[in-house]
Amino acid sequence: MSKLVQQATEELRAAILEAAGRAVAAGSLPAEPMPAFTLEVPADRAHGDWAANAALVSAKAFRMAPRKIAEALSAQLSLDGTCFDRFEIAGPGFLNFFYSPRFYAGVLREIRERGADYGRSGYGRGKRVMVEFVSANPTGPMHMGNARGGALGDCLAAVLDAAGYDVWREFYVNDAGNQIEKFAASLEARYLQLHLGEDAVEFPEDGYRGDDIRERAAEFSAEAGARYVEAPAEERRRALVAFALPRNIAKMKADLEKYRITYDRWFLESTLHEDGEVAETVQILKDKGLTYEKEGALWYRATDFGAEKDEVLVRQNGNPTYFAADIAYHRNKFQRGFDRCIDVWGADHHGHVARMKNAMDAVGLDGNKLDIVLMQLVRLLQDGEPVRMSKRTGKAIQLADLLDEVPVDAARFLFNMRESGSQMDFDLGLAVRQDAQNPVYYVQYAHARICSILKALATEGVQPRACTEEELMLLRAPEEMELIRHLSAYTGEIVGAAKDYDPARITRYVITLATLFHKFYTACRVKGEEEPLAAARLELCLAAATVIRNVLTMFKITVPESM
RNA sequence: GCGCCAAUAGCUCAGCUGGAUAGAGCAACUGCCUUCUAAGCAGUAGGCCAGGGGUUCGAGUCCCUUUUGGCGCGCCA
Repeated sequence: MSKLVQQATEELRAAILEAAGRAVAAGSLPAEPMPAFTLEVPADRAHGDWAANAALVSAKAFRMAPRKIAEALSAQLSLDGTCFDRFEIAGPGFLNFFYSPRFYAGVLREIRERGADYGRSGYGRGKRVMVEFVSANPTGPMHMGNARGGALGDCLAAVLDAAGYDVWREFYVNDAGNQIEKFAASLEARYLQLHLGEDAVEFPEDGYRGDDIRERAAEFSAEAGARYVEAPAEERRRALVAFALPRNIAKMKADLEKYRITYDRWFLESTLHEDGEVAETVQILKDKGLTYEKEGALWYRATDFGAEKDEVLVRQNGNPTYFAADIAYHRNKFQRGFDRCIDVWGADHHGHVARMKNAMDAVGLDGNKLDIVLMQLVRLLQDGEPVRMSKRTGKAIQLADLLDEVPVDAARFLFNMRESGSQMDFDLGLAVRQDAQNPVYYVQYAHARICSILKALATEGVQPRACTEEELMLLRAPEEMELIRHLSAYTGEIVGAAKDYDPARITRYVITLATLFHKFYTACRVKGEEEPLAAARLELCLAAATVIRNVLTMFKITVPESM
């Protein structure tokens, strides 16, 4: 919460507890401790700015009707020196509190003073948090699911940063293991087909059939010619992978940068194998007696931790599984000193969540410090028809295609409107539209309108100035007060979004902010009003612009001054 | 079969740790620009919160159950 809102709620809580104490002393309430009560923002404006359910939750302990308790409290309640100027008893026994005009003025002053920092807080106490997201397989291009995961992960990281965490963004590159073998075999087949003819070489059953594989093979061929046709398969595959993998990774970096996502680190899975961390991790589990051999493979006793079945760590062929490498990777993360690690995964990996957390406990770390944000996969629609996304069919719409068609502002905003757990349809036809349908324009338009007011006033020689508290207290219109109240909630919204790992909340917050500004704009004029009121309204406009700008900047969306 | 996630207006979705009369945007209909950008605002209409039980002062929210969707249950990642 903003300092002011936090102060306000603390004052309220203290005032209610003091009143309870006095009521006990006066004999109007029994000498029982008051149960924990909550302060909440009522849905209905008429119910005040904050409501306390103290009387309701105390009914049982006090053996009194809630309404009676509320009356006993209200007789002793003093709001002197708080941000509130009145309260009332309502409904079944709620205590409803109303902000004083001084509070509204204080909000605007706080925004003016903190500017670009308004909304940021120390909630996270500087704890180090890693957000690992996208982490797409480097065997092919990124798809629509990565577009959602990218917006979600990047904006989640931004929200955590604003909430006072020390945030690290990481991309885990699966440049080892089975899928790289498949990648190699697919490239090899395409390469040989180029030189020996399509029919002469059979394509692997489970190979990657995307056009990108053909392109990479052709690029390789252009550089290396037919030199590898006769080479040993092992050598040929190694050369193909060494050629194609870095290019794929570079392409992913470029696409993500276009999407305005950059990482603190691209972590290569292969390094875990090369420096022995995977082997070391397997050894730890062995030493703890959590493994056994069966049918030539090494198994991990996941059932000891409540899992349905055990898992293979090392295959019959001696290669560690993805699971073994992933345990090593997460162990590596925690050893780098992160207080908390957040993984953004597609919901199809949900079966892996409990396994992974338990495995952390198994290797002697705290699985509770690992949080997985599951994201429902995006269903892509084209003219109402589902489009199958698959690397194997090669017919998927890729992230790069999306970014060619849809403005980055719109993509980042749209993919961040729904909470991660909800399924999402993305209609390509709709996404490509750049009109009023798109909420990002609605928000940007609010900002552009404010800039327009500033320009119009500047031509008359009027500049914004810092208003006094008395001047700001002239803002008494409902539209003005609604807007200010919403501005005051921004810091708390960020903390809430950080707690819930739900950056979409902030997207919705800023849409509401734009709505409230547009309402204010329609109801109240700035230009042409008497000096003190015009100045106060101008300060309100600046405050709204500041918060819109802070949100959009945080989410890496452009903030136009005119549209 | 077992498990995870979901089900709220015609459509897409909000509804924060249980709170007061369930909200918004599209779509439909009606109004509002000689005055700071109409990419806007105001209004009308639209609901058995999937069904049924339970918990309590109070349930869209928590528990059980049924139904319907999405996904998972590989020596794939």
